Amino acid sequence: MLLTLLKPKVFSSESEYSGAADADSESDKDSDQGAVLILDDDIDVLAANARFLRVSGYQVIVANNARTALQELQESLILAVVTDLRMPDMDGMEFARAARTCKPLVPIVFFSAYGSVPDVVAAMQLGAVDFLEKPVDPELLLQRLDDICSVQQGGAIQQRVAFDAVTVDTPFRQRVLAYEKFLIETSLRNHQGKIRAVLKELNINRRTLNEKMTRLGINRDNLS
Amino acid sequence: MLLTLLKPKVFSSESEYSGAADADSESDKDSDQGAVLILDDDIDVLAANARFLRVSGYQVIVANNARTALQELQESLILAVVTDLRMPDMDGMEFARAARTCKPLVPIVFFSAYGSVPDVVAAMQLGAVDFLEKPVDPELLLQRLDDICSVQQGGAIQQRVAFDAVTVDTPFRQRVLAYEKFLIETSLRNHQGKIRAVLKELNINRRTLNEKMTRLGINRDNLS
DNA sequence: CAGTATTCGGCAAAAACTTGCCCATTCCAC
DNA sequence: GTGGAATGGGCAAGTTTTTGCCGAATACTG
Repeated sequence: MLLTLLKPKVFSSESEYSGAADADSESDKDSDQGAVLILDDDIDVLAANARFLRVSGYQVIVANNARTALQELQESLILAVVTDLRMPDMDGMEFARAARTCKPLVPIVFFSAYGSVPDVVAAMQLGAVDFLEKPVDPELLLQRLDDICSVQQGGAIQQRVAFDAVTVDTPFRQRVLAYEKFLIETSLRNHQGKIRAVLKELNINRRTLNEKMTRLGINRDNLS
Repeated sequence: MLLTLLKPKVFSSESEYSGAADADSESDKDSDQGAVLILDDDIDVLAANARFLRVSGYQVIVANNARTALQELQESLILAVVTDLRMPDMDGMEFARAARTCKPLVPIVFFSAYGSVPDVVAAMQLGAVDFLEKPVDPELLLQRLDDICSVQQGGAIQQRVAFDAVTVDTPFRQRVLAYEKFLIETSLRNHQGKIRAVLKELNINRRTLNEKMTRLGINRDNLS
């Protein structure tokens, strides 16, 4: 099984946890595995990049303005977002902020012709995974996307996760619960509050999810 | 193993700290509250920045090479690290990588005169919290440090946590366990493998910690 | 080297969590 | 409306985890 092979050893011991039952595996980049969303106000660049990535095997969704992009982000399964920084109306940074609220974990790659250090810092602090200089070298972009996607498949190490967590003086248990809450809420958001989908994604018993949501005070409606 | 004399007492619990009526009272940022570690190969700049931060109320530890800095990081309670990027021998990036292995969460601020976009990206991907351009505006540095420290004390804010985690197709349970493992290992590292300190920091029952370590395959010795 | 502090782990009771069964609601498409 | 899918939650049995008690092993100190 592909995924099983790629999955990193989280547990060094041979306890029962490592022997989890993972089910399906599908092909790599394409099919219903999700698409890459490219956002650029320059339609020519947009088209060129999209074409290149498609040829390279990615399913690509394009948008030439932030609003459309946000909509796609909500509606489609997006593996990663590639966006220009400078854009009229809503720029890349604003877009990323908005994107974060509905998909806190989606990898965002910025590119810009005039990226200054503060720009890059700001973008990265917002959770960007990468920042490329324009004109974008298609090969480089492809490589970075491959990296991102392989990480998601589980090749992965050191993933950065942002969630409400207390830093100091918080008991272990509480931190773990905060993480659980974060995981569930994230999954809920990613699936528009569909319990069914969360169940599948997290591979968790329905009854258990229910209990946890009650205990953790998660309401599938009031999710930004 | 190392100079135990220099080791400051680490209070994992704020309440207990303030509860003790010891006369050793000093202002907020200094005393046992931890120090800021500045690393720069240019001794003049180093001294100037250190002086400024000290005047501003920080306890400052300086180092003009990575090796010394790493040692300080192990021995002293460091709230944040400020480091130059370009340095002979071991540069800021290498230093940060090394620092991450023993203190995965310590905030690192880079500064550099020639920071290019890829440099900044690399630094941020390594978990830097900020990247300033040289010459460093002392006021700006101070402000950023204040931000960092206030976040740490402030409790529940979007903290970025890096840990081994898989993104897709990993069951809920396994993710949570991975997080638990991460928490424990981090705490262990932060306290040089002292179970006692971990117990206190995580506010967890000794027996429970023991069980978890066994179950999760955590060995308090082989922690890089 | 004696004495104390620290850590480990067996055991078993207690507590907490998980999950299947079953039924009530709610939502949705016809 | 009607039927089926989706969701919520009570109950209780089944599991897992937590934790106190205790004694052993190891580390550290004077």
